[in-house]
Amino acid sequence: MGNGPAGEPGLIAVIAASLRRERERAGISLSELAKRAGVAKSTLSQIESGAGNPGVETLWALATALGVPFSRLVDPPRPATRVLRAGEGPAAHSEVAGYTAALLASCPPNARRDLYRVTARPGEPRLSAPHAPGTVEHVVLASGRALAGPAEEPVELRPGDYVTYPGDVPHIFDALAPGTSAVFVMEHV
Amino acid sequence: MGNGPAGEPGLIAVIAASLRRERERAGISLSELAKRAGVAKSTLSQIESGAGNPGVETLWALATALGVPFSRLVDPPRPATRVLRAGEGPAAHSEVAGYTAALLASCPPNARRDLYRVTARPGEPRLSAPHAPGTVEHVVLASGRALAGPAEEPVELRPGDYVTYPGDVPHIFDALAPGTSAVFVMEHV
DNA sequence: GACAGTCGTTCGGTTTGACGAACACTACGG
DNA sequence: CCGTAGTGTTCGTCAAACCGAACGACTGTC
Repeated sequence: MGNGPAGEPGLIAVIAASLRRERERAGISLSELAKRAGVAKSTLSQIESGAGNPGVETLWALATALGVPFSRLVDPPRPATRVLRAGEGPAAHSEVAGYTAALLASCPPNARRDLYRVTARPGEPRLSAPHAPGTVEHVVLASGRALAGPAEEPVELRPGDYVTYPGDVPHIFDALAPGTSAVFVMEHV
Repeated sequence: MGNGPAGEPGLIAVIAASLRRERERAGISLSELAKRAGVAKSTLSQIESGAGNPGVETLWALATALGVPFSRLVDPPRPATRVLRAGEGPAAHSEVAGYTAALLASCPPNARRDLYRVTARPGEPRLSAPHAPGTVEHVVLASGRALAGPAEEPVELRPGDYVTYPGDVPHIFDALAPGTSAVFVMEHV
């Protein structure tokens, strides 16, 4: 097991810690959580003490009973402050005829979302092919005017407008005014 | 098991489908994936056929061997198109002396992030108390000028600028010009 | 056509996770 | 002082996850 990067803190230990932390944050007892999740409290006790390799259904039951997503139990995050000026675009700079997409925050290993800043000139509608199923896109128009959304039924946006739509269908972003810019959030959840 | 909403498609079935889909998307055979992940191919075969309740370590090994996050295997999302006009603010409308925060996309059960649109007037710096550990905030300035980031070392933003910082420390958003607006992404990952 | 290679599935055996019951411990009342 | 209700722990049993090996099907090569 463990073909991940060296120096792993141990998957089971992480789950154990996360589980206990989330449970205490929810303010419920071990017995109570066990009852709500429908698992034996002995099982829960062992998991929280870092023993063994629980089954997914067990963990799933615990996660949903706690009201937290699955991933919350398996990976603890550690971010830092980062600034990106309007001109800069460190990675995945996509430029196609007046259309610029700068990747602001790529998927930090286990968070399935990308954050883009997009600027576009009018007259060059950008049609994107469908992404993988389960992808969601969010758009907030910062300035200008644009037509965005599913190619079948796009929506006209004005500054401050917001639209979200499934990313697994063809979708469009068409600037209607000069100086159009938007913020994209693309979730692969 | 299954205290979730009625009409579940079955957790195991979801995992089975996701696993097979991801594997085929990666273009590798069952045997190959089994070897890479260090699990018996018989085990993998059974999991993909929807039998039983695999252990987390097994699934983790498979997920990392596939290069996908854990959550990608357990929850298939199903979104819809939604529009929110600049004036509207359907929920969690926070208004404090010229500071307006409209919740655009709240955490859809299993995605740990909130999407806000924020407008602010100068002279009313907004200081936020630390959130839960593991929280990250992203800010993209849409218009105006603002001072944002950790209270200890805020950053001056101009339109299009982007900054991200940990949300578990005190942080600030101070508009420096009239008509300042920004897009907030707050992750609880 | 026989062989080697790969595919994915199925079959016993060992390991181990999940369960229920009993356990020690603490706190609150009668 | 003892009963009751709560906490989280440990023990013994049973079911099942995981493994290795053997299997049939299918492909290409000499």
